Amino acid sequence: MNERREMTTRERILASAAAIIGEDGVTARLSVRAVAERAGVSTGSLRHHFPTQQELRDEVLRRVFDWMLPTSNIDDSTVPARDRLVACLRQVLVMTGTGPEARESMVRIMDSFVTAEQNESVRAAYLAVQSDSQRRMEEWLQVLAADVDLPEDDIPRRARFLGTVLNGLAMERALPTADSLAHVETEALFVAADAVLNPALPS
Amino acid sequence: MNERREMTTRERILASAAAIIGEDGVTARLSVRAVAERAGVSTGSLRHHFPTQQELRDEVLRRVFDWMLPTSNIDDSTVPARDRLVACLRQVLVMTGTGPEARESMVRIMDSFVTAEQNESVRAAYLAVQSDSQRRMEEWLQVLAADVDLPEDDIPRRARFLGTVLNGLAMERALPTADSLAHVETEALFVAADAVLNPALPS
DNA sequence: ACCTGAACACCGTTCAAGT
DNA sequence: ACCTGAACACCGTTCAAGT
Repeated sequence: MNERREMTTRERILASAAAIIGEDGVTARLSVRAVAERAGVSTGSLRHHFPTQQELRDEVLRRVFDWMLPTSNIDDSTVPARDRLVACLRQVLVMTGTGPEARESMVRIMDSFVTAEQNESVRAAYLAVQSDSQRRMEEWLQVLAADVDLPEDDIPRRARFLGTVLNGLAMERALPTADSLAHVETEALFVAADAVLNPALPS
Repeated sequence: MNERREMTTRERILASAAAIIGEDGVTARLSVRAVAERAGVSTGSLRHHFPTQQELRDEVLRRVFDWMLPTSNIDDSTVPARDRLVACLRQVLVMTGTGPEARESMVRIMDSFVTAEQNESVRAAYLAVQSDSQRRMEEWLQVLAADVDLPEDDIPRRARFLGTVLNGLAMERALPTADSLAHVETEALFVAADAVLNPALPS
């Protein structure tokens, strides 16, 4: 709505792209001509603001993620445990960014820990990060255990699993994506949260 | 090699498509005209055998995967469903290898899909691989649904989640590791399998 | 600097026409 | 049934030209 007045051309283009996604759903094609026509600008002008179509997609995606940013409070027992956990996990993912930023994050991780010579110091560096995030997730589960009645001694295993899921999602943020990444990611986080918060999960 | 003689048109088309992938790598574009020209047939003839380009890509990919992955016995109902699923997931992981081999796999994926210029063809190539493995996992869950009573319409979501977990595990194979990666990995696979095979998993 | 719109080189699909 | 090739409706990108 009101994509034409009192906005810069750039914003009008972004608003139109977002509107198309909003209407046609996540499978929207987001073609140059469709976006340009809707924004009331020429294809050339669109290209001037977004040199490639990918850059337009990245920016739209970045805003969508920013828009659904969480204010996570693990202690707030007025919201369901799974929602609190998902919010916390999402905040971890915020650090990896989206689009080009996510790819840079991943390349940096690769350079530091995979391509680099596998000596004791890089190993130690990675394990420090790893065990820190592991500890943090265990703390979250500990807090939630009050509401959900988790078996205490299974918390490390469940936290470890969450770490694996987050690694998978970070990787998928760097890889090429169907435009439905935000949706897919949210679903994965909820499936993981439900799995991990299920008291009856077999061991 | 010998794509022109003693083969049906259909096989010649598939061979040409496979040859293009073999030469240009998985990011090859596989356009109608390129495949048709190489196979020595018209675009119309190609369409006659493969009504859509997607069907051609799917068939080529299916053969490639079948060739490099023996199917484990998902049908063997004498073993528990979760064990069968874990066995299948493990077979996917076999492809990424371990140790230096796993690091090379990951670097190759990064080069092809993350570091590479993000254009339509690398995106399409990744999505083709992605959707093929997605389809494969949906098939597994479909088979297991007979024993575990899964809600049919939730299978895609669950399969997608398994994909994310496998991505996370593949990444962890490349990263430095604490001690028994095998142990941690097995636990993650079972948690994922139990989550996904739980009929009561909230949606 | 910002914008236009034609032009270019692609793409997948359709279809009347041949054998 | 199998095959041809032109035609159609797209796509993303480039660029000389305007303001």
